[in-house]
Amino acid sequence: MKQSIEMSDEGPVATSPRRRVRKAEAAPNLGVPVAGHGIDVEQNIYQTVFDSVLNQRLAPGTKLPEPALCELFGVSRAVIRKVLQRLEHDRIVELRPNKGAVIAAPTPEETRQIFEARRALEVSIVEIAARCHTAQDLADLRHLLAHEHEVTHNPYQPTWAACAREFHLRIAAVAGNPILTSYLTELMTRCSLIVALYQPIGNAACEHAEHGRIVDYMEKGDVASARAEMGRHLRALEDNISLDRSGSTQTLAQMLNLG
Amino acid sequence: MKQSIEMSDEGPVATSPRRRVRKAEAAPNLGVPVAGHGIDVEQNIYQTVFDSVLNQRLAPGTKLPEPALCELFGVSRAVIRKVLQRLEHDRIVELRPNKGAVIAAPTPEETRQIFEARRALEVSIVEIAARCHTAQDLADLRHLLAHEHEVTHNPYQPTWAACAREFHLRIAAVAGNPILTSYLTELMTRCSLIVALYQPIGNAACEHAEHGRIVDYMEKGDVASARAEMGRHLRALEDNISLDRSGSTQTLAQMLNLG
DNA sequence: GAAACGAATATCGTTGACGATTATGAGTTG
DNA sequence: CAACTCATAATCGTCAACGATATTCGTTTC
Repeated sequence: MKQSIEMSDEGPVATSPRRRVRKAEAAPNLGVPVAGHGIDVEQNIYQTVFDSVLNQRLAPGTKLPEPALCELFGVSRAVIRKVLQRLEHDRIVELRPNKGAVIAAPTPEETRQIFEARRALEVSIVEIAARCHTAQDLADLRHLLAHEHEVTHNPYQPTWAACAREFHLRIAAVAGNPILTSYLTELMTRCSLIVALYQPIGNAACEHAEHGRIVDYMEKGDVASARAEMGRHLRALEDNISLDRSGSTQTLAQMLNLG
Repeated sequence: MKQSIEMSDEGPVATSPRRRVRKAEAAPNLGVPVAGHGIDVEQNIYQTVFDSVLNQRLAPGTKLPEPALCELFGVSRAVIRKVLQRLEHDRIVELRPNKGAVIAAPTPEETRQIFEARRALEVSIVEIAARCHTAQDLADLRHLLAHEHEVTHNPYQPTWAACAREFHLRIAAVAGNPILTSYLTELMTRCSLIVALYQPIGNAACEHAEHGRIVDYMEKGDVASARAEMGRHLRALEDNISLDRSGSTQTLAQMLNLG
């Protein structure tokens, strides 16, 4: 997670527009194994699964068989296994030895830990950001807030979820520490997993007003209040999570938004 | 990094005692490829490299050719590549496409970010620990402090480095959040890399007195002072890093403490 | 004598196949 | 009819080999 994540609600990123995936015929490769461009393909697959989880097309617990992914993306198992390993390290999937990969399903205890870790991290991030922000940073944040206000009450949940996510990531960008940003990105993705698990209708909203207050405190240079407001904000978010479950009968290809 | 790291200054963990690694004859495997026990082997290799980096037998910039590791550990390249990928994600090695793997060498800017991230994290960790510690936790920390006092001024740097490391990890354990602990573990390893880079003689000591004060504040329940002391402590540690370089002419096998 | 060119070597990326392990379903029996 | 057993299928872990790429070293030329 070196660079910021681009949100796209329309499935795979930068796939050839006329691509038609069919069994055992996907990505013919012309017989020549082109080496060296593997990173793009790998990043593509990773991003597709990542976005699908973020947009809740891939529910926690969904199995991800390697042969199925091979045919869907037209690559060999080695590539798939590499991507799955990255996804496991980012806690997006769980790799059970000899039993295959599934989308991670955080337990209630893990949920508590994830939110606690996120509070610990993001409170420090907003403190750094409150100390070192520029006028341009504040303008950008205000712009995001306006956009956020527009999509409030949008019936399509992933849109404003992406919007809220972008706000938090932007604050991390203001703080200017890519390490902290990568940790936050990982934790926010796991929060999305939790929302997918426990919020079928998807209404664990970031309160818009709280976001606004955070920027206000940052602008006033009130570091302590910015910290406190972020802490309250994240605690309220955690409290909004109720506990129930949902299922789905879509195919893997549909959930990945392919073909 | 699911569980806490055990420090061992004596090289590879749990290798067969009578094992004699020789070229093209290592780990005969009896012709049958035993599958399923791969996780142990994989963890073994990871831990060996990890410890070697921690103990500064593997200097930053050292190349890790896949064929060499295959012969040293008697496994196929697939296993080595999997371990190298994990090490890359933990920022211990850097994987350059088509150019091989090297032990990561943080730049000065990355160094600043690593220390900032560690301060941000560990200040929150000590706050949580100061709120939720038990009497047993304090006793354990005091015990570590005593051991730390014993090995102070020990000429063998890795011993007290491991000791100081254990102290910080124990505080994270008291806080009881494995996610924060894993992040801290990663950052402390990267700090070890930095020490290996910029401190040839290895004297970036954790001040023993500061550790003691942190425990004192925790015991008194003075959360704010514990936070502040940890922040000062880590800032002092960063300030102790000066900038010079060292090299080594050991073989890879020697640095890994094998054969 | 130094720099540029080219061949040889070393190393990496990818693939396909083989054996091992787990899940599934048919068949049998109490 | 339910529960158990066994055979079949699906999936995973590992390996060896092939082509591609980067590095190195010897040779040539100015």
